[in-house]
Amino acid sequence: MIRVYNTLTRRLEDFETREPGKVGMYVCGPTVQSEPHVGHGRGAVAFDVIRRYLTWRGYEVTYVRNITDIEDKIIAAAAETGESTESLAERMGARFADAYRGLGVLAPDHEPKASEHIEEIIDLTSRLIDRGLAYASDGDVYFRVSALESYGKLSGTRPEELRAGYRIEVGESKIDPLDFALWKGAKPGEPYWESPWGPGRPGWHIECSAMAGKYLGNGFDIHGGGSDLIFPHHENEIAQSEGASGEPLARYWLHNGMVNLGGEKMSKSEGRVVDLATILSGRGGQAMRLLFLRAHYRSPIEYSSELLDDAEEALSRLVRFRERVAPGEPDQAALERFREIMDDDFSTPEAVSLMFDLVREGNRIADAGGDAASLAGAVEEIVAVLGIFDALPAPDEIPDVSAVAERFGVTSSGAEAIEDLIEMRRVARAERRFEEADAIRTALEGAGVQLEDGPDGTRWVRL
RNA sequence: GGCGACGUGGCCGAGUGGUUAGGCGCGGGUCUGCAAAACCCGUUACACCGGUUCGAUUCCGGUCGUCGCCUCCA
Repeated sequence: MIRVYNTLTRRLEDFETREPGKVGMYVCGPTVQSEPHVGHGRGAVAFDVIRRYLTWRGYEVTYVRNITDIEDKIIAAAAETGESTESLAERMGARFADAYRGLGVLAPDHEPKASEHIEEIIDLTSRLIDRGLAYASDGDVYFRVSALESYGKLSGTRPEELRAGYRIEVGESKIDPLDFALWKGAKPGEPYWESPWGPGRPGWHIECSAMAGKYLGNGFDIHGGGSDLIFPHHENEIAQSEGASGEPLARYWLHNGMVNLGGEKMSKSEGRVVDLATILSGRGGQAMRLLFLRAHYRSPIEYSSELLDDAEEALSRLVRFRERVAPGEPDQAALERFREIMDDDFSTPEAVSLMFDLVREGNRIADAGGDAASLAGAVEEIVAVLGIFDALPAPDEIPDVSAVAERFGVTSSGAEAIEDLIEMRRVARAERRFEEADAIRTALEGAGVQLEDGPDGTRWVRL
């Protein structure tokens, strides 16, 4: 039995799906206003692993991740660069797609865009007005928070407490400061769609309610997102969807922890971000993905270049083991253990721990000349569920060894020069001229090439 | 101020009422001509103060500290 932590109840609960064997999953995707950063990657990887695991457990998973491509922030950002909101959203959407691919995040089954669901949004808004849960005012439409008794159930906030100190934006025509916009009337120069309330655009939260409803219906299984979305975004989503349908929106609410930089949340608005593109192009996505997986998805994690170095070293152990031992039929006891671990709220840190236990045991057996194929098989299966090697590998630039080649009179260049130097060293060793052999090796190390002598000859790796 | 999370060994980071997390780093060893890789051993901790208990890092209470949400945010 899978157990998941549900933000709604703040407890671990048995995972029972709406329909046997099927999982409907909606994860809040990004507002495509600026470059994706490490925090976006963390969330995407967290839910990607959950999806992969549920699939591995035999569920038929329908995975929906939206793109919010029309929103105040996008309008503001587009105004700054002088491009249209469509152009900016498309450009940033592509950047997100690249980042997800680099991290090995599988494509969702549906990736709906807010701008392509205006009709559904208008329908939902109309329904809320009909039910007395929303009102039009001056070209805007607001959700009437006071009309929904259950408001606050996800975030554990009480409306009367929220009202104190709440601020109303200039130009808003709310009745209650807690009311939030379902539809915003367009100001001059802003992009708009026609609606029963005049030209305008959707509010921030409504698109998720509309699209989740369209692709997954009521009471689907998992709704995910970053913990910073619990309030107000998810609270408002619940208000909209449940207000309109009278049924629960989702059964389990899962939230990933934030990524910290220097102890504090990585945040665009604070200017404290590390762009994913920089990391992916420079160091690949595999170590980054492993770094995410080493902590539980709900815990906050720290990001730093040093921690990524650390993860790269760990990754290297794994890579070497996979190169060393060919996988066979997976060890069933190991997979059973993996299942127990992941059933417990997707405890990837323990899964990673198990994986390295298997690597060590496999190496031990291989050192002794035994057959570690079943352990390698288990590692392979775990690695696939964790998706580590679906992420981009580190770029394999060939270190520049021209100075070393010149010193030892090798005329070739690039990888060939390294091979020639290795051959030169092999001859020297065979003739027991160890000083010369070691000189070649030391020189190569200085150029970033590590030599490893094995039973099948010498291989090299980047330092 | 309200709500919530958390304080673990040099660093990151799991977990448990009494018995080895794991990774990285560091020290020693095996192997090797010497290295590297791999393996073995060591570095062995749970913020502080009370309480419950035969026994608490693990449960309860308090103190201190850190962080998140309450405004856009994965």
